[in-house]
Amino acid sequence: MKILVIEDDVSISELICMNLEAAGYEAFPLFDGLEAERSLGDAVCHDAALALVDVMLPGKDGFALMEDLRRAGIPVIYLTAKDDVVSKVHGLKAGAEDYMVKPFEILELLVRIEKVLERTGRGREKIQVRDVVIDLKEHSVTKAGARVCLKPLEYELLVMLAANRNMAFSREELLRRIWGVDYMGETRTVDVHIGQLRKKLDFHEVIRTISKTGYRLEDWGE
Amino acid sequence: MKILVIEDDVSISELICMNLEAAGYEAFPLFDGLEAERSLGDAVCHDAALALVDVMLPGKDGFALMEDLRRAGIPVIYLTAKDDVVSKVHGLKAGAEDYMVKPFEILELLVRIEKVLERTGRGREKIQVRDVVIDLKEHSVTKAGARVCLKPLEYELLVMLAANRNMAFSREELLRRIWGVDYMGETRTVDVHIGQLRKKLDFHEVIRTISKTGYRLEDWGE
DNA sequence: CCTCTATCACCAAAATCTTCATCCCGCATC
DNA sequence: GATGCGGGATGAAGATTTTGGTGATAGAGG
Repeated sequence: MKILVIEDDVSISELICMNLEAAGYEAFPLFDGLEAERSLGDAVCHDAALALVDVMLPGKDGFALMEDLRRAGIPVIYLTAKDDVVSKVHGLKAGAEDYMVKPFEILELLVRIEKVLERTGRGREKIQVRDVVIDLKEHSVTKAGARVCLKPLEYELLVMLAANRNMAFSREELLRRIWGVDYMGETRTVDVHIGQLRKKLDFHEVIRTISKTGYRLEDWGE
Repeated sequence: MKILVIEDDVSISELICMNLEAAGYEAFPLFDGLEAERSLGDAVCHDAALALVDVMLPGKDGFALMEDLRRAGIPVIYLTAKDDVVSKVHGLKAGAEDYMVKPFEILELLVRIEKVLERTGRGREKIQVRDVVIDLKEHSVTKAGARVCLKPLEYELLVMLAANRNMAFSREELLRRIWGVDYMGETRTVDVHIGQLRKKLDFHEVIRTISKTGYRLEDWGE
């Protein structure tokens, strides 16, 4: 899964690329508009799944690049320091999929990337953990080939944990990211759904509880 | 990991820089707004991970600098003597990541810095001491590649000591920072958990006892 | 109105924490 | 060199907190 990072600021570019790679993508940095324009013809760039584009670019600015990217069929997320509505509207009107204002949270960027990839049908279609396969397109889960019936929240929870395997989540974090930022309820609710997941998928060992903290889906001993 | 310190009061600036460096960051002091504005163009400043900015600055005030810092993609923590709500709201609205009122405790500043770096994806996600690796995202600890199972308090304690290596902590300090400010209990309790850490990680030599005082995690001879 | 889902309350079970008693070490004194 | 002392280390038991499982209830959606 290739992602173009069209950003002239080397340190920001590196920061993004590093994080993209950590998240399992292949990052492809380009540092100015003209270079990007030329590279889009190459096979290496042409099959990119997404482009992160700085609006302020030397050579050819981000908005001008839109045309080329559209022709290549690559969806765009703009990165910019301008948070004024004018740029935002301009960008989205021009066909960008999303818009992020610097300095941004990397996790938020990753989430938005996932969303865009999903929306444009380029997302990872399947996530596998042990003998469990999550098909994001079909919205279905199978264990050892057999269909497992998960309720909506259970499914969300599983995807969240499986997409960030080995990463620890606090109950609050899970509530915030699955239930919504302003959810006001017991954190113990998470326990119940974790319990369901463990039972349905036989993940008693796979989803590890971190006492006083939260949960983590482990995938070492595969 | 570079941190800009934009603060006109030389003694405060030095105090902060000294502590940042002791904590393993590279501190970069700047003493007025215009100097900061100019320097942001330089490569040295441009790849900073964070900026600590005094609101009251000669040349160009902290709020005005926000725009430049944002363009550079550098997150900001404001330092200020004003604790009035107006400034605080103004600052956070302008996009600051956090806000500290002088006089502040250095340790608190360090904690907040860690948080911001973490949040914006610039944080070190791993801390290494000898053959022990602490992965903050995974909330896991490995020694020579093998997983070590730590209880919550042990983990907290280890992170605290490892993040501030070579720094001595009194038992009271540790109780306050890990157990909570209002903890009422024996200071000897700390001993027990230190003991567990030493045993589990074979840190008998690494975590040194400072008689009549407390403990320190040493890591000189690496 | 019925069905399915999410949430919460409750208790048992597990894990974790604190305290205490004891042991050990280094040091100063005799 | 023996003895007493201040501090620190260690092990274990009891206290406390946290988690897991289940069923009742509320609420959404058809």
